[in-house]
Amino acid sequence: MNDLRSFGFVLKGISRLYTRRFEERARPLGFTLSQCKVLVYLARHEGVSQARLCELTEIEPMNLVRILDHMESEGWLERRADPADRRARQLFLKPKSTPAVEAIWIISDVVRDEAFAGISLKQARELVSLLEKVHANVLALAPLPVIDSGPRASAGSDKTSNSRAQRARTVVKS
Amino acid sequence: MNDLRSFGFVLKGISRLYTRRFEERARPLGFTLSQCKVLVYLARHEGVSQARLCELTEIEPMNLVRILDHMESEGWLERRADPADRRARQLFLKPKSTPAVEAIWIISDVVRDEAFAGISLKQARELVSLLEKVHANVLALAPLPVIDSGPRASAGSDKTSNSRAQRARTVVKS
DNA sequence: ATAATATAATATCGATTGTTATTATTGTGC
DNA sequence: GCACAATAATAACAATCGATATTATATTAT
Repeated sequence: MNDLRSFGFVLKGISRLYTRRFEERARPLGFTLSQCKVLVYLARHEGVSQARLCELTEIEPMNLVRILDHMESEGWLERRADPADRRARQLFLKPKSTPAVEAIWIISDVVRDEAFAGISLKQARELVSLLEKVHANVLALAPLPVIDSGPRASAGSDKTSNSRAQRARTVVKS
Repeated sequence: MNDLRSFGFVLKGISRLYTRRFEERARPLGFTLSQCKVLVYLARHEGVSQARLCELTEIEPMNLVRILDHMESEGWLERRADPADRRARQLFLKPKSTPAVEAIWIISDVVRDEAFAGISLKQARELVSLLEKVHANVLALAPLPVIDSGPRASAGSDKTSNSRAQRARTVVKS
């Protein structure tokens, strides 16, 4: 109804519906959207570490571990020891994944076509371009320090309690 | 990198980052984005049933129940019996919520300004307008029937096993 | 009026996601 | 070369979300 104010609410709603549709179409493959994302990025960057793949996909490390556990157990990819760093694992797709990645791109196209019905190519490009700008903006935002206002109305001078807040989310370096 | 192909991945990523930022800013209020959405819609439609609020907010019924449980227990709103329908509950905000709703709109504006940095008002309107079109499109999509392909490659003539698939998601009537 | 069906709200369960902590290894300052 | 901080991966736990089932009430068809 209103113009720009409910942008956040709407954005999240679209994302949820879009993801649902994507996963309906990906159901024959048995992948979630996140799994597809991992597969697709991995296809273009084989051999990367999990940490690197986290940066590429913007998936939290713990989240990625679980996705990889699942997909490795089903034989879509494998983790190999990194000879240069014994903490790290190098990620590789198994041959089985090659056609799956193809299929994922096709599904992406189909779902996007459904979602973009009635939108010209020019407008579509404009939309994506603006979203990328928004993406860059929100990505660049430094996390807000957590204000640990206990009960209420103790206007901030609490030097000790915000020590946790300083430990900001790990910043991805270039 | 690529142009339109990764739209779905990017969309979900933006939504997650945007929601995170919103919730960081809403932290002093102690609300999630979903809770804010409920409060805001309720403010404009006091007295509605939960089912109606589900339609308005596009939140699944069970999800809404849980949100309402939580917010009612904290005294933000109340459920009253509907005199005309003993199954239904009418939803009302408590006075305490009035300033909270104001605060939510302010937070919305702040977060949107952060996300829209470097985007002109004209472009912002174009973006929202296109997203609304996408929203309408994905909302209108009928859910795909679930193809219960057991092992593999038994080209469909399985009359019995797809009976569940016919029971499509409840369609919201006008 | 009554049987069958639909609807409103909610419970239950499973999958996913987020948060914080842990372990093993690597890099750094002295 | 050694204490100490940083990093890679993972574990453990809590919160959230989605799908299905359940209960009470209302609506419809006969």
